[in-house]
Amino acid sequence: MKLSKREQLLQSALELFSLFGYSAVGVDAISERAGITKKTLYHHFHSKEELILAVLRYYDERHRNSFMRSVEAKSENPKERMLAIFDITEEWFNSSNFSGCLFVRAMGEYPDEGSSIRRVCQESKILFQRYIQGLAEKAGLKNSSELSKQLMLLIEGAITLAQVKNSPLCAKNAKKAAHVLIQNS
Amino acid sequence: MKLSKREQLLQSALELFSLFGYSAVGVDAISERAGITKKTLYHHFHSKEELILAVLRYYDERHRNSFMRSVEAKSENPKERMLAIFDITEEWFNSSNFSGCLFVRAMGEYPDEGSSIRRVCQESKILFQRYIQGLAEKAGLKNSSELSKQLMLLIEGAITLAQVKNSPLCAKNAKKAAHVLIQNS
DNA sequence: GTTAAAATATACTGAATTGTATATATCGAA
DNA sequence: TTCGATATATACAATTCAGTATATTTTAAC
Repeated sequence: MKLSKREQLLQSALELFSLFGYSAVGVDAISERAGITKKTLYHHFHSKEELILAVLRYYDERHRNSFMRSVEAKSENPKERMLAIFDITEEWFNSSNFSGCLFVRAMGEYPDEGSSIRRVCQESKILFQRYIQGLAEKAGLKNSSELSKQLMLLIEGAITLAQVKNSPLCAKNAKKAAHVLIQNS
Repeated sequence: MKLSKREQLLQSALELFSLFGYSAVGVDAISERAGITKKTLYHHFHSKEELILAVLRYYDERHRNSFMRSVEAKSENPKERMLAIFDITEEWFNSSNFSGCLFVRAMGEYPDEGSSIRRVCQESKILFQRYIQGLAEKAGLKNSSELSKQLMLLIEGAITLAQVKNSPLCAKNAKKAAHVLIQNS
């Protein structure tokens, strides 16, 4: 099935932003990569910022959903699923297109206090934390809120350090730490 | 004591990069803020990239040193110092000029594989991890290497989430998790 | 098949940005 | 005092980039 022009643009933009950063990539480069005229790009997205936002939303949905599906394919048990999160994280780190968290990178480039980019980024992190908390509740763990926030710390730290040190093994260490935290909760 | 021109430039650049990001800030803005001619700027730094590198090195030394001094002022005991790290981290989050990790943000904007920016960033993280590992060894903990890496995960995660969610309290959660990990090691 | 929307091709505007050029002034040290 | 390095003031060159303009063609629904 063929992608719509809009989706082709989103995908090309996603690839380029991921490779080079947001301000480093011009709209000309995006439209060229997509094989779509700049005029058409501006027909779908009224500004570069709007395009960036759309890319983040597009990526958020797809990535988080596929992530959760992968986790759920690993086990039926909620507690095991909590640990499986770190296995999937490691797979993500090992994928060729891993380049850190696209949301955090966007916020780093556009740190404006009330910016929409910040909101989208916050929203994505909140949704993921809720997912972990849901698993913790199903696992019958009492302080699910605190625990899920702590696991988030490990995951975010692993993302950063995997990017900086170029070492996907961070995920393994995070998993070990998570195991201890879960046992103690 | 008066700062050298070079240092004035570094400081102005640091403030602006921290507020707006790297590519969003032009050399004109930096020289203007420092009250120093652009020609003079280019006398001290041969390119913008060189300036960014110098800013990162300048910041790295000052920030990491002042951080460690603050930690050491909190306690004499190595194990207590390991926990004090998270208190100082929280103070950092609460400071008005906190805007995430400047190294990670730089790497996000200039993700080039072999770039000097990446090297400086890696170096800084490694030095900090060694500091934690040193404390863990002095505290007589056996698996100091693994533990220090796990504490790094918590710290980096806290930095990211404090920035994203605008909530310095992340540090408190990280400290609790750190406490559990230290106890279990 | 007609028609309106969507897409192309291509050129252009205006602003911003990195880095340089030139001519002049300040200032510390030999 | 003089000389060389550092700094200023200001203008300029060369690109790059976001976004627009115009005229033409394709597509898809009615």
